[in-house]
This record gives sequence, structure tokens and C-alpha cells, in this order.
Amino acid sequence: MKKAIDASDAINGKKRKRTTGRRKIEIKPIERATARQVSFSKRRSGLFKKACELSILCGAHVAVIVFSPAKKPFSFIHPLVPSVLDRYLSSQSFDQPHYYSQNQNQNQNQLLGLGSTSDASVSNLSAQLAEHTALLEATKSRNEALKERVRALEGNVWMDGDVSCLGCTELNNLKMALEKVKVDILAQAGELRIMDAARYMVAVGY
Amino acid sequence: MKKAIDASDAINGKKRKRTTGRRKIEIKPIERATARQVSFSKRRSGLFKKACELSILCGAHVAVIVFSPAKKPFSFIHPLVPSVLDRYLSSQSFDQPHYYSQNQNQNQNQLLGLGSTSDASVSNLSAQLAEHTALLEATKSRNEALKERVRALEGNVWMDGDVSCLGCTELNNLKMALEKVKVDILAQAGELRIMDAARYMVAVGY
DNA sequence: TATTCTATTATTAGCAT
DNA sequence: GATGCTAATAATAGAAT
Repeated sequence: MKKAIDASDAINGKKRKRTTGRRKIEIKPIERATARQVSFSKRRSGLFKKACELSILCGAHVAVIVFSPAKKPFSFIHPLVPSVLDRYLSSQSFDQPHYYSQNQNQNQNQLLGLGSTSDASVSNLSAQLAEHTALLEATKSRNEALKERVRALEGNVWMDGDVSCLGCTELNNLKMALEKVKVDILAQAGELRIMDAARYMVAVGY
Repeated sequence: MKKAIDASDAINGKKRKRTTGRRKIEIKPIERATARQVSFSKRRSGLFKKACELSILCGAHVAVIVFSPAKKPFSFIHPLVPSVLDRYLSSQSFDQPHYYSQNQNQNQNQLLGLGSTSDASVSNLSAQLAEHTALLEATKSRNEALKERVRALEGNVWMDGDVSCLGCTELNNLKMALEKVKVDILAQAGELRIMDAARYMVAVGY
């Protein structure tokens, strides 16, 4: 959306064709490693964006976990499970303690842009996440207040107005199930870029 | 792609405009329940298709789990975990015991078409899955051969030629992790339409 | 190695079924 | 609850950065 138009394009009545444009491809393993890597990066972004839109538009609970060909884990999970979210809420990597209410007016395009500016903090968070995992038991009580806040926020966003359901057995079971999913993957991979999910949701104001 | 063109369209030089066409929407919760349901159905399909393409094109391991607003579980998970896949391989709902080698030449368009013709068997499978879950222990040994076949197929498809990696610790751990994911969700939901994933993969020849 | 730039292909909103 | 129909929006392949 923000796009630097250089003079040669702006002046010239007949725009220079810089690319051949999108081309149809077969759905089969991409041979060239470089092309495969580029495609993975782009399509992973696209997949997460779709997952994010589905969860927001339809109030669906969505978990997307992707291992790159190089075994690097990525995920989009919503709603975030309290105990995991807590780790990020209590992380020093966030400048704002209440980042959930930030960026209410950001749009999709800005959302996409975020990806290119936060890699450092993502790595940072991944390292911290490992520590927090070990310290989870010790910090549990300290995080009670944050959990309450998370629960309230999730209820508003995801229960489609029916916040009274929040305490019901089904929802709690769902949360526990999703938490297990995440813990399993965390244990497996050692780190998990769940920050990706948070970035997406925050960017569109949730 | 196969599209029945009725006479009124074919003859008339100026095609009648049947719809207003796609319209831009904001990414925010859809209010109308019917529209939300339609959107969920379509976008879930789209999300699974994207996940399938990503896994095939880039050799990525992908798990997508979606709970509808009505709490119905859907998933696309690849590679399928042996023990879960076994339930389907040994299911009577498949006419062909070796369906994995079927449909090698089907294309994407046919893939999409599958969705409209298999609803009955999906429901059927869901019911059977519950039974098979209970009987899993008893049928374990009977399925050993199938497990081997699955392992070989998964190795060929997903290890990008490096089948020797199949036995390595990382891969086994990954499989166990993904299996736990599925088992957790199964236990949580009571049923899981993992058949969706199988349909997608089979349809494109994997 | 990830993002930008375009022409193109792919997806899908709103209706009707 | 899912699918077929179109027009219009969205995603992205390939090349370059």
C-alpha cells in the first residue's frame, strides 16, 4: 500500500513491464530449493492470514502449526491459551503491559508489514519462552490477575457476546486441550514462534 | 471447471448479470448468523486447501485444527499419524484397501469437487471413528502391516528423498507430538473429521 | 534469506438452491 | 450446513532487490 513510485514509472505513459506476472503452477513438490523457500515463506504468511481472518470473521477457534522443510516451527493459534499467553503478557519484550488494547485502528496491510520489523524480538521472545516454561510453576500465582484479564478479553472477543459460557465445562476443556497442543509442540520443538499469532491478532485490533 | 451452461446464457450475447459479484469486506466478526456460517464453510475449505498446497509444494508438515462457532471440530493434518491413519485404512468405508495409490491423476479442481459428494461417508466415518478408537488396542497387531506401508509412503512423500531420516529421533518425536495433538483433540471432541485431510491429500495424488 | 513489484491466477461475497 | 453462480477482490509466481 505504501509504495515508492520512482520517476521513470510515474512519467512514462506506457509503464515498463517489470515482471511476467503470476503464473499458473502445478501442486507438486517444488524442486529448486530457493524457489521452495520463497514459496514457503509467502504461503505460510498467506495461510496464517487466512487463519486469522477465519477466526475473526466467524468466531472460530483456530490452531495452525507448520514445520518448515528445515523443521522450524511456526504457529497461529487463537484464542491463545491463558498460561502461554501469560508468558508473553509478563514478558519484558513488550513495551506496553496492555498491548491487547493497542493498534485498534491498524489495518490488514499494516499487519503484513509487521512481519518484516519484529524478527529480532521474536527470537528474543523464543529464548525467554524457554526460561518461562521452566519457571511456570513458580510464577503461576503471580500471574493470576493477568489470567483474569485474558479470560475477560477472550470472552468478549470469542464468545460472541455469550460471556456467561466462559466458565462452562466445554470451554475449559477446549482451553486445556489447546494448551496441551501447544505444550506438546513446545516440548517437541524447544521453541515455538507463537508470537506470530499474537502479532496477527494485535495488528487487526484483537 | 465442469460447468453446465444453460441455453439462455450460451445464446445471449450479453450475459445476464446474476450476482453483484464479490464485495470487499472488513475483517471483523460477521453479525448475521447465516452469512457467518456460509463464510465459515467456504473459508475453512479455502484454508485447508492452502494448507494442503503448502505441505505439498514445500514439503512442510502442517496441522490445522478448526472449531466452528458451533464447536464442531475440523482438521487438516499432514503427515497423518500412523495410528490414526490406520483407523481409516482399516475402515470399511473405503472401497479400496490401497486408496493411497488411487487418483494419481486427479487435479485441484476435482479435489474441490470431492467436497460435495462425500458428506454421507464423512458422517459415517465419524461414527465409525468413535468405535475404532475404543477398539484400537485390540486391532493394533492386525494393523502392523498397514503401519509399515504408511511409514514407507510418508517417507517417500515427505522426506524429500531422504528416507533414511525416517527412523531418526527427531522424526519419531515429531510424529509422537502430532499424534498427541490429534489424540488430545479426539478425546476433547469425541469425533474429528480428519477425513477431510485424507480427502485433500488423496485427491492430489499423495 | 525475506520482501518488493506487477501481471495473472485464485478465492470468495452475496444470492439462490 | 453445503454448493453453483459471477464479478470483484485477494493472493502470489517469477524476477529483482
